[in-house]
Amino acid sequence: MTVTLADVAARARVSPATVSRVLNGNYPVAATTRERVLRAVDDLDYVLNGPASSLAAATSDLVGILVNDIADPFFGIMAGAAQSEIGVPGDGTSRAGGEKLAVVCNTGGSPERELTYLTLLQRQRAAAVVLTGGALEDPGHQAAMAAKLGRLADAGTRIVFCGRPPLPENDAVTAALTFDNRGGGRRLTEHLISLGHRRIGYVAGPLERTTTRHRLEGHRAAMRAAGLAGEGFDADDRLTVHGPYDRRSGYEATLELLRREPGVTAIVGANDSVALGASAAVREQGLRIPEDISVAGFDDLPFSVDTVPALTTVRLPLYEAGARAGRLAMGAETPPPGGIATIGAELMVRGSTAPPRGDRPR
Amino acid sequence: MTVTLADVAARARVSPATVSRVLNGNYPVAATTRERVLRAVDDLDYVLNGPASSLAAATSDLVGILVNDIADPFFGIMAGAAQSEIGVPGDGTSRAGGEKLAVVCNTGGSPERELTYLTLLQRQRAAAVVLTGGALEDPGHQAAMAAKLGRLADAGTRIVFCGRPPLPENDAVTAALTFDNRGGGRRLTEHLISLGHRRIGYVAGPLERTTTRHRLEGHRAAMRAAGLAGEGFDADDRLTVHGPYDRRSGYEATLELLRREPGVTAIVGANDSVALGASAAVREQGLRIPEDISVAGFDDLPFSVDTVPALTTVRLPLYEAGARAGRLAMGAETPPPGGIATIGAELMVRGSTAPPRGDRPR
DNA sequence: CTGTTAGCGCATTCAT
DNA sequence: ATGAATGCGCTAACAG
Repeated sequence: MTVTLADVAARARVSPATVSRVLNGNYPVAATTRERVLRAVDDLDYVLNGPASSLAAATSDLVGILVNDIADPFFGIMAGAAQSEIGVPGDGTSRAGGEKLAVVCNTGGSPERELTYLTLLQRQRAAAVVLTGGALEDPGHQAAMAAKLGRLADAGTRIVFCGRPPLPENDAVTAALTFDNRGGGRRLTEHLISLGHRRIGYVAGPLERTTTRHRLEGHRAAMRAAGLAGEGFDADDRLTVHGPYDRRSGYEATLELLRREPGVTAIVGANDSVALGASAAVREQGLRIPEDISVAGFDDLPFSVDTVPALTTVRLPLYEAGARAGRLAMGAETPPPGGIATIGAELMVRGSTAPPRGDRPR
Repeated sequence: MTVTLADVAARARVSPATVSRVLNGNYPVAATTRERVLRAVDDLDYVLNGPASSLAAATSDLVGILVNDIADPFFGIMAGAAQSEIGVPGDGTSRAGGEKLAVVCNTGGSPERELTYLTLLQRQRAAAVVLTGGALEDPGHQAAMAAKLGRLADAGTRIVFCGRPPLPENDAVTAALTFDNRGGGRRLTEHLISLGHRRIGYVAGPLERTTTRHRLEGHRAAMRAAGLAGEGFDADDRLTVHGPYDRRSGYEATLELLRREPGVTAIVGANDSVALGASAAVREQGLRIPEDISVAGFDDLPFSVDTVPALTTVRLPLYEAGARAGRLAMGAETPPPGGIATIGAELMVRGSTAPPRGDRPR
């Protein structure tokens, strides 16, 4: 029923071994024989049996890309970039083997699903795995991840982080590309402070995520440096609300912040989507942006330049980072020294931030 | 080195077959034996060899989800929904087999990559394939797709369309969920006409895509019904500009439309991102929305409610459609009669559309 | 309910 | 440069 390599061999009047060598192209074969084999492949519409091939070779051409939220362009941009470096040179023909199948897996931010996906990829003997975005800081989960990644690495799977800080003492990871979330967060808040803002609300991401913590730490460092943060934890906490990285969280948290402290003159969102929701809430309260309240985000997603007013934010080179992660996963680029590279974050000042009321230059 | 099923069998003092039965759970096994086997699995950190298993069983647990642009939430939402129905019940343990690996593949809208991905999935003996979003209308590509899908179906792969019209006379497709793009486009333009608009610019998607054509046909049908379209092709064409489904296209096309016909009072974007770019261009020309120009989009992506003013658009139930496609791919839902279901599109009237200047009720 | 047997389709020695 | 033979790790009959 289904055509096998042996069928191709018979039609090309060569041995199965020769067909295999032609398809994998990693062995000298006479040009004329190769032609004959390829014609037989086309004639028979033969498609290599991946499982059989992987079993025999003990490796597969699958590369997994894990993302926390596939509906968020933050991840989509990185995953797309990585995939374009990894997969499918794409002449559509692809009779031969050798192409990698780059494939994205959506964990939804759930640690269990993250581990499960890794197990599934391990089961497939994946050639490489790229983990994007922040990690959960729960010690139990971190230990489980380290163990799982170690086993993957032992089995020959290359492991690359993209936008995720390296695991402590884990040499399983081929390379870790990490964003300067702390520095970006600090510069953003410094910008607001330099405009004259003193009471700044912060809509943070979910608890126990590295991204959340680092961005918040940057914010607080700037506040503290300006003498604007209380000594205790409480003082900081009063103007901080945590929630998911989506517009709704920004919307609701902003209403809450405005209730807690009607005197806030600026709201910082953990990312651009949060900032968008925050903007909606601000306006719904009859306040203008930036005249009454400044709003800022993080990531500089494509839509941010088109909001009204355009959103002040911190730009992360998501596409470049994803592409580099893809090349690292392919072994097409040598890892940075120590396996770790920090990717810079650039402050983008736009129309959504301005000096607070009564504080403007005249 | 690597632990195999035989190792587990030895440790649990049963036969390999029994271990296999425990892991696949599709055969009666004594509870006590099962316990013993599972303990051995845990003790040894055993992970099933996917390729070997797939080879022996002649099926794999891979499900592919093809998207045109992974950075676009339109696809991210559908893919995420499908994935959540398909994969990873996710207790993190997953010692057993049986879980499907739902995996998304980004074609970037390229027909070659679409075919290549299908070949790669065919090579993996994928259990199912979900194709999302509009299709290319090029006859050559359509024929190639029909042939490829036919071969996949023959090999037992279930095929589901989500947001894509069915192929003519192709019974390879298990089910086709298609959006009412034409109806949505028509109702949107009817809304503008009812407000009093007469000169309406249209920023369409890329040529030769079903989605582009259907939405545009809806628009033109409404125009024609109101006696607002010229007889020839030219008249329609003058106020239509084609481009990719992104903000930049919306921005540039709008500048072009404004140049061609300064008297336009409304701009319709092929999707929300295009409409966002169009809004930016309108504002940059010193025009207000909706007082001077109305703007409308399509899809109702999450950000659309937060734009200023909120975007009038057409809502597509992307999550629900994706989830249903996922269930169909799993065989967990019976296909609609004839294998085809049309999913409704709902007009969402918001602040970005209003009567044209000098035409408002007073 | 459990063990035994025989491939699944291919890559890779080793010959030639 | 090509062919023949072996086994990758597992599932699916078939017995018992």
